[in-house]
Amino acid sequence: MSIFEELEWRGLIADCTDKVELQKKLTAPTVLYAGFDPTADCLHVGNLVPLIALRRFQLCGHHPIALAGGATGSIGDPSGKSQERQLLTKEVLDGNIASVKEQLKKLLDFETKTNPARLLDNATWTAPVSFLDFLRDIGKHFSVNQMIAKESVRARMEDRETGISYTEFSYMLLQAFDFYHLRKECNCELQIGGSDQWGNITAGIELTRKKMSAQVYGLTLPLIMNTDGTKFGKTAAGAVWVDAKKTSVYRFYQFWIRTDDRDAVRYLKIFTFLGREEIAALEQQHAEKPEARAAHKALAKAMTDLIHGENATAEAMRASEILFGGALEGISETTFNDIVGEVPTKELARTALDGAGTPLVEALVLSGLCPSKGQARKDIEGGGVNINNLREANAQRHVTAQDLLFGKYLLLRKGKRNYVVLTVK
RNA sequence: GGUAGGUUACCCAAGUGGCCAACGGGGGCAGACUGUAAAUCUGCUGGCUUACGCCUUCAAUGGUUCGAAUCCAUUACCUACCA
Repeated sequence: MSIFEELEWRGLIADCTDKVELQKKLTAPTVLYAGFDPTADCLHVGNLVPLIALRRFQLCGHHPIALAGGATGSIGDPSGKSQERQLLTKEVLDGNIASVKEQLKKLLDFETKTNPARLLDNATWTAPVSFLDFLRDIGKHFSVNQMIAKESVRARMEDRETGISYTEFSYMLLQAFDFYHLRKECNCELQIGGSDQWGNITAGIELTRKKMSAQVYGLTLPLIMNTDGTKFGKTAAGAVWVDAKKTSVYRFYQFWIRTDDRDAVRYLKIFTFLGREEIAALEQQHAEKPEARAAHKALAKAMTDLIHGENATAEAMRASEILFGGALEGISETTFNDIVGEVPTKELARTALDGAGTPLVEALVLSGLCPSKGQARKDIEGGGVNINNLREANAQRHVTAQDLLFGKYLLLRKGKRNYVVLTVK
């Protein structure tokens, strides 16, 4: 199966230029790139798709380039807060690129001899160009008439409330310049990106053709949406990051486990490297016995393996089994210790448990499970709070030393899946 | 620069002197049912309080009034029309 057919099967092709020619081009190793904005020092699951797609190309023998938008990122989206943008100094951007590179190493192979991945920063070739030169050499090739016809621009121009700034209007020129530059310097012939990038990609294709009479190609990936219409990758706690310091391995694993039934198989295709047969088998199991959630588990395991490694995944799985497996009775301290490392943990002074102890409501606020005592009380009265996996409906309840597991842990839960361990110091 | 209109909780949005911590919808959280699902139903959704109740909120500041989200003045921001 060719890379193109594989992407098609996985539902990863939203649009592409000259399908026939592109497929022909991809029969031989090709250099391709995808860009990302280094606006944060960390990747989240939302911007994983193009990078995983790069990996798929790499596995098929192509040469991937991950392009950090050191230049484009510094311009960014002007509708955001101006302070925010100024804070993204060169140092910050460089720092972000450096830390993101570490994360990219998990996705792309930078070491292989045949077709190593590369990480480039468009600031290196954009920053030295003077405004005047840019206008003469690049701007000259763009027709404003065509630019305002692009969907991204037109939408903003029709939205009179927001409008579009000159800076943002120019964004596509910078991205087009990247593509042209990469074609010239690295013989890069394909750009992939999210479907919102279509206009920017075609701008680059046209610029390359005009400047060097070279044909390059574009391919866009669909914007991933949950079936229920919500944005993929967002939870109540915010984005799901690939850095374990920002999103614990357990939470990362849980994020995938909790995928909507209707999305599970689709996400297996989009995100994992599982083959056609494996996914077909999982799809069948999922259809026959959805409550077993075989597809969810495979998805969660594959993704956690990919990002955090198998050992960490095993621990997250063990913690999940314990927490959702039922009663804590008969659990060994060693096993429980596994959980402690996975779920959020807060410390509690031992003296707070002396005598009458601490009101449960306070413990809930301290743990971060409830935003206020009032809310904590309502949650308890609503039956949403468990101590050591046993429901506690009494809002007057105090927690004391007697509630401790193994003399030092207190397992609090709000709702079905929000756990916090309080550790006594 | 002129004129008119607007700014209410996470978002949308009612409220035009006391019955307003503020209708309704969305979102969110929790419960029942389940499979850590979907759909459905129920409760909650400013803070403190066991409770009676108290406190802080309707862009900001000052004022009128026994009493202000509501009236007046000033300021800031947004929108529309005009220049």
